[in-house]
Amino acid sequence: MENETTETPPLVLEDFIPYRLNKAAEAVSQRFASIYRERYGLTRPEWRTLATLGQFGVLTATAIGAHSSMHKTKVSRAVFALQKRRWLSRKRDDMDRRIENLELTPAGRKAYNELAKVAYQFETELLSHLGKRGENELKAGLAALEAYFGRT
Amino acid sequence: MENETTETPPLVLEDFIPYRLNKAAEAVSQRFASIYRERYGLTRPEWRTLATLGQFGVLTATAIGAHSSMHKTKVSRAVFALQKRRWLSRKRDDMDRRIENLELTPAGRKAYNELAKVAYQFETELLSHLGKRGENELKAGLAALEAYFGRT
DNA sequence: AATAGATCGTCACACTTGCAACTAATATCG
DNA sequence: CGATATTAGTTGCAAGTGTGACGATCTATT
Repeated sequence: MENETTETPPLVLEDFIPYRLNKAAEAVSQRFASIYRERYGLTRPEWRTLATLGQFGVLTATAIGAHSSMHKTKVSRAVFALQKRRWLSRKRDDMDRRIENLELTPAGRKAYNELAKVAYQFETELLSHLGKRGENELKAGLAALEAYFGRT
Repeated sequence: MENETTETPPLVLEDFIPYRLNKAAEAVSQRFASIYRERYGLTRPEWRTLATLGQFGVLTATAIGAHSSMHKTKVSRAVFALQKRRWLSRKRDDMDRRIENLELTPAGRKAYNELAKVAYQFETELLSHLGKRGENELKAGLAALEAYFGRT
């Protein structure tokens, strides 16, 4: 049985997955961003750069961008800002002198350690409100998306 | 048993929910945005405004912003752009002359109907790659997040 | 060894965004 | 009624962003 008319059904945004995904991500991001913004005056690209370096140790700007999906100019500016703060040191590579090896300074690592702890707390708090069931579903749903994008 | 050192464990970004949520949302958004950008030259705020009006019929700019979590200046500019395209008409409210009642023109509705159809196809295609299981988990996970944010 | 092509990071530029201030209109309260 | 506060929507400005071009360096081809 077909509909009488062939009108396109209106799109219901509250049910539309890309829209829901975005709203949820933005809501989470903003709450978390307000923490490192208020506490350290960090921007989002700066936090991401700090976190990526904190996790991996020594990286090039390109590698940071690749891992965290940031445009290279964004990384470049974040690196500059973190260097100005003396949280990060750059060192030309001897083998390939186009490359800069980036690394957190002790001060940078200290800030990173603090923020990493705060990040864990934030995540734990967030997940605790979803219930064990909701948490598992969210993680599984994200994993499914990641698996798809990973092979695309 | 405690760890020997009390070092904060480094944050593993690939496991960090806010980060994963953001990357997934951005990946989905960019793919979808490239469709309406290439096909109509629409920006993201313009598409959101079009979609919200398409779904609800007549709305004020403030209502659009509230529903789609957009800053009022963003809405204001998107409305202006859509009006310039003759996809949208504004009409001062007689009861409250601060308010503008916004509505899609026939041309705007036509574009909306086309885009709504494309949006459904996009969503269907996306979900088909997650498997029925992944789809359900994703939806349930989002619902859990929405329930939490809804009551916050 | 020389040329062409790719890669790394930066910069100038135009565009987008959010904040604060603004105008116009309505609502609230003494 | 009148003063003040609030709301709707726009705009100026400063900050953030991506694009494209660039110099410097490395790689590949001959």
